[in-house]
Amino acid sequence: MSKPASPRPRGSRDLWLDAALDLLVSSGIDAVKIMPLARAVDQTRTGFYWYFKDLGALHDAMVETWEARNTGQIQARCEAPAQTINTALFNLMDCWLDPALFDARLDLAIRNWARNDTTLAARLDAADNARIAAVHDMFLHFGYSREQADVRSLTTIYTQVGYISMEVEEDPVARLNRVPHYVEMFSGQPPTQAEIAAFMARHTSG
Amino acid sequence: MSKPASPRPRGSRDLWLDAALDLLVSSGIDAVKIMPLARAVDQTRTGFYWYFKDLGALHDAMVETWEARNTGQIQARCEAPAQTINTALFNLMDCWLDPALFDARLDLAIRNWARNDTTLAARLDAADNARIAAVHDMFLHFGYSREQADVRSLTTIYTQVGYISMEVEEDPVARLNRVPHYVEMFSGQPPTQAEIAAFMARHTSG
DNA sequence: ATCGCAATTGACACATGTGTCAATTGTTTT
DNA sequence: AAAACAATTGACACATGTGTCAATTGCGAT
Repeated sequence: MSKPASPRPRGSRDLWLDAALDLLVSSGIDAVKIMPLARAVDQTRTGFYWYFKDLGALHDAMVETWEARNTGQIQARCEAPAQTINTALFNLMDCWLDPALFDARLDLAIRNWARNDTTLAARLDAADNARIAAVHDMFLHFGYSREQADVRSLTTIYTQVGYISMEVEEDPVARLNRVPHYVEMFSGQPPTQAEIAAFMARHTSG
Repeated sequence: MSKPASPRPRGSRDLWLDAALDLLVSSGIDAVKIMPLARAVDQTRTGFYWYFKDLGALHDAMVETWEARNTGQIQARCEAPAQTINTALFNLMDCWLDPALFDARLDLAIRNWARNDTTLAARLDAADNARIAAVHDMFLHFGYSREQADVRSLTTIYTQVGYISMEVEEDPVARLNRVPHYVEMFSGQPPTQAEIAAFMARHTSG
């Protein structure tokens, strides 16, 4: 009967940072405050200041995590080898379905945060433009006119952002089955059975 | 030299409510607090409590204003008489272009707010479903299969929400000129010159 | 002019949040 | 085991926010 209850395990930078990201995703940036965070990680409030200069430093670290995690995935998917526009679009749709490729909830939280933070808004805007450009280039590569590539890349990205923003909850199977139809809308051409089969195979194993 | 500066004009319920909605749109619900609001309307903080029981009462009034302002417009546009699917879609696109028909910024602010307010989330979800259903019925009415109506109505709404959510700033003329292409994507059929002309005429007068 | 109600006000009590600092506790390294 | 460094702590000073209340002010009807 020497050490009764909780000797309060040591903290760490990541302990605070991970909790902050969780809180950002679940409740928005205004909920990311030091006192509630301290409660969540069971640490003393002032211990925070050993790992971060102040709240601003935590915010910076959060944005860096987001960039490291989400940036580049869409570009990478757009540049994956493909024989046809539909195959290329199916590659891109992978991001939409696989949380490991793209953290949609974090992306939405960052988007909301950026609404009242001009610096972050600029960073997000750059990311959005990069995404649109990547999809745009994809359409150009498969022979679409500039005008067609414009409207098709924008619709593809807007649809994705709208889907995330509405926080749609639908049956995963229904959702998966709808993907070929989305692809047909985006490209204007029906995908072949072989293209559909290859996509479906990626998302039904495991 | 009797009355020097500002005799501070009388307040009113709407004075507070309008300022609150402005603040919601520009800075999110977490910025809607009584003290900053009092500064904005140049009134004493405690005067607020004459018009509203507390902050919650103000929030309720804000949501009611949103519902009164935005609800029904999309449905109304979807039910407007039309001979073809493209004409019907052009009618719907009016909302997208005319701030008097649909307050996109308020809609986005409400959407973000709903992310940490379950009651509001339920109300918004009902509104979203009503919008999707209205567009869905429109496609069915023009002979699309259920499956096609599903994916086309969802894409139409997601695109709109994504556009709003990304707070796109583009040249109004470029934007207007892109609308026929969006319509073509949503319906899968190119609009006729007459259909395009009728739409353009609505948005170039005045 | 004065009575009565509508509207406003400052003082009060309280809650939650930030950030600094000197003192202390834990953990290594020598 | 002692010195050196890493990590944690509570007390302090301050800022911003909520909501109540008893007084007071302003204004319109009689």
